[in-house]
Amino acid sequence: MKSRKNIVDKLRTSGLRPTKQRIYIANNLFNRSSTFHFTVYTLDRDINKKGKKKISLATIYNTVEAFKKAGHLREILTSTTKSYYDTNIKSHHHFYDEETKELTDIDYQKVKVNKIPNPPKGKKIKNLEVVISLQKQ
Amino acid sequence: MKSRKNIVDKLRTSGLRPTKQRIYIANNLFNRSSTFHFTVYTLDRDINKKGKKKISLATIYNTVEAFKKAGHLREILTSTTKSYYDTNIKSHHHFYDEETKELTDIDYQKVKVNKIPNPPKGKKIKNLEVVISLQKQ
DNA sequence: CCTCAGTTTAGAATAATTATAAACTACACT
DNA sequence: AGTGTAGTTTATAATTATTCTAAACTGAGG
Repeated sequence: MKSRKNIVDKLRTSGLRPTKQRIYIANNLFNRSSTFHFTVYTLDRDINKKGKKKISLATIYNTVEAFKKAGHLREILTSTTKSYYDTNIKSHHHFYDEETKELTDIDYQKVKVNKIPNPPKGKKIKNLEVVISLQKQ
Repeated sequence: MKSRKNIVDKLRTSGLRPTKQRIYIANNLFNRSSTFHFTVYTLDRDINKKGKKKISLATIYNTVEAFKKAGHLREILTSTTKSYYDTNIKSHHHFYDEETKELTDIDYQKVKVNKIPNPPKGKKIKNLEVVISLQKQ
């Protein structure tokens, strides 16, 4: 369980002013026992559920984008039309269930890529991600 | 160069009625010397360029979806909000240039994945795709 | 406690896709 | 060849996800 101070420091050291909204969202995202996946839709639903203080949708978009830029979130590759994010920023891989559209983390050690090509001139590799698509047996 | 008959057969054997529009689009997509990537936007631009017969956007969406279901196209994983398709349906991998948002094929032999996890119960692996994201050096 | 750049907000705008329902057409059956 | 019909196309509306705008608000330094 991270203290409020931890969260505020995390924001500050990323050059993000620790506003009420950012602290609340960061708390929701990063104060969990395990990493998880979300979309802006699910995050909004979660944060603005009945009886809770309202954070505008635009702010949720802004904040997710800011956290992504700061490296606290990673955007996941999918073939859907909406953006999925992952609070697990360590290099890892995913199962994508085409039936349920669910993403599950795959342990990094359970996949081994032992040969990769050189990047094109002037470019460097930022990330390598393996996505294993699943279908009903 | 595939003949019109080839294209018509390809459609028929996939259970797709060979309409004028489908033949025209199939010709545009599959009658090429190399496989390529496209979005509905680029395909529409290409097909409906000035002086050409018009095929409605809805039909382009329908047709791409039908070709995808029939296994003639593959949807590519990205972190963008629009769908990218690939006429190369053999298992292969991609570079994704985050700067230019360009996708490039990676030769299948240039990537070796030599350890993959078992799929969850009741599911089987449909596809494995490696995406290598690039950034400026 | 004032100032102001950075942030939030509601709502409008845009972009990508899907739905609707009327018109059209390929093709099976005569 | 002519006809009925299910499958297809089309323009347009609707929906969904995201980005933009510009006015109001606020955290942090002086």
